Amino acid sequence: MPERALPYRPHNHQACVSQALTDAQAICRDQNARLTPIRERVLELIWQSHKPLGAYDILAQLGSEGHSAAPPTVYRALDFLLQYGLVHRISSLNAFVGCAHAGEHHRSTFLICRDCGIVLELAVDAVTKAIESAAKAEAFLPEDITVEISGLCPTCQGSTTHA
Amino acid sequence: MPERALPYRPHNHQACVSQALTDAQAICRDQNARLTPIRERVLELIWQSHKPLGAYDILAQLGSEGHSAAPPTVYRALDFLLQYGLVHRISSLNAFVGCAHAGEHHRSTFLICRDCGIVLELAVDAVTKAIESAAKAEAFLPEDITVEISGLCPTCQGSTTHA
DNA sequence: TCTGCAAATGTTATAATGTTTCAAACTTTG
DNA sequence: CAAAGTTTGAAACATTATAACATTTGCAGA
Repeated sequence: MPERALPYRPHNHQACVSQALTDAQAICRDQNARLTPIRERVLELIWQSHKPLGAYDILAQLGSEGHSAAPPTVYRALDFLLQYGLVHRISSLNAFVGCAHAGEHHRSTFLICRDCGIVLELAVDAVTKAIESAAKAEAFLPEDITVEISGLCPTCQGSTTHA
Repeated sequence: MPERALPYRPHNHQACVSQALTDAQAICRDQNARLTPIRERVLELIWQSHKPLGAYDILAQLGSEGHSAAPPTVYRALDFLLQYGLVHRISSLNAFVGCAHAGEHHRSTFLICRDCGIVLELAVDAVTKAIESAAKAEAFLPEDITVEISGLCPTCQGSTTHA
């Protein structure tokens, strides 16, 4: 399965999940990082859908399956997953999505549908280049780059009242 | 004063502030929007420096000058200022900076120094174009675009321990 | 001028998000 | 096994943001 399905279209989402988990296991093995049960479960919850999940949503789901966790448990798992590039934080939503390019070095651009909530992660070279060149022109040394585009996905255009 | 000074370099910052206030007054007059005392004061506080200010920082400053305000007061003023493009919200910091291009139609790129905290706002056409073209390629209709680059400004490079 | 509406502000309470701290359990390594 | 480091548990707390409703202010029209 080399091609990744577009999240907007119906697709066998279970394949996304198992791919993500398999990738995560391989990445952690390679880097001697411990993908513990909690961390793996949090990753799986995040991959439930292509909609970003808040830390407290994760917390609630863990709670509802008997595992009573406190906020630090979730935030620690998230920190781990962020550190190894397995999830991304969407600042404009205070929420987290699975990384669609785990293991690949990339800079992400997120297309966030304000109607259905689905997020598409892109790695667009032209965007990265333009940003890095703008930073360079100001003698600024970039470290983290956040590019988040909120709008309407193809599916939701036309099916929504455009405020 | 057509050229705007770079925030990193020492500059007559009072000029930034008065320019911003004058611009804001003109913009509000043109649009029949009421730049009330609270709103103007919040704008002025935000323009105190080129470092983003949190809502509760603003609240504290209002409090320390005798005007006892509650959170909604500040958030409402911020909503107004955002609506008329007089300030920007920096999602990755949950904070607000004055808009350096008020009144001009623009898409902003923010260079945020993680050391000194100063933010430089740019309007880079190449970045906007690249992003819009990426969105178009996915048939995505962009509305809000967030581009925030965290790193080291020219002044802070070299003067910091690079973790 | 008065009156009534809409916009703006005040006030209290609460929701949502994120962190600090310290203790206990587990894992790895010598 | 023992020591050291990492991970998790648990309680409290800090920060950021909103809801709901009362009050005041500014302004247009009678």
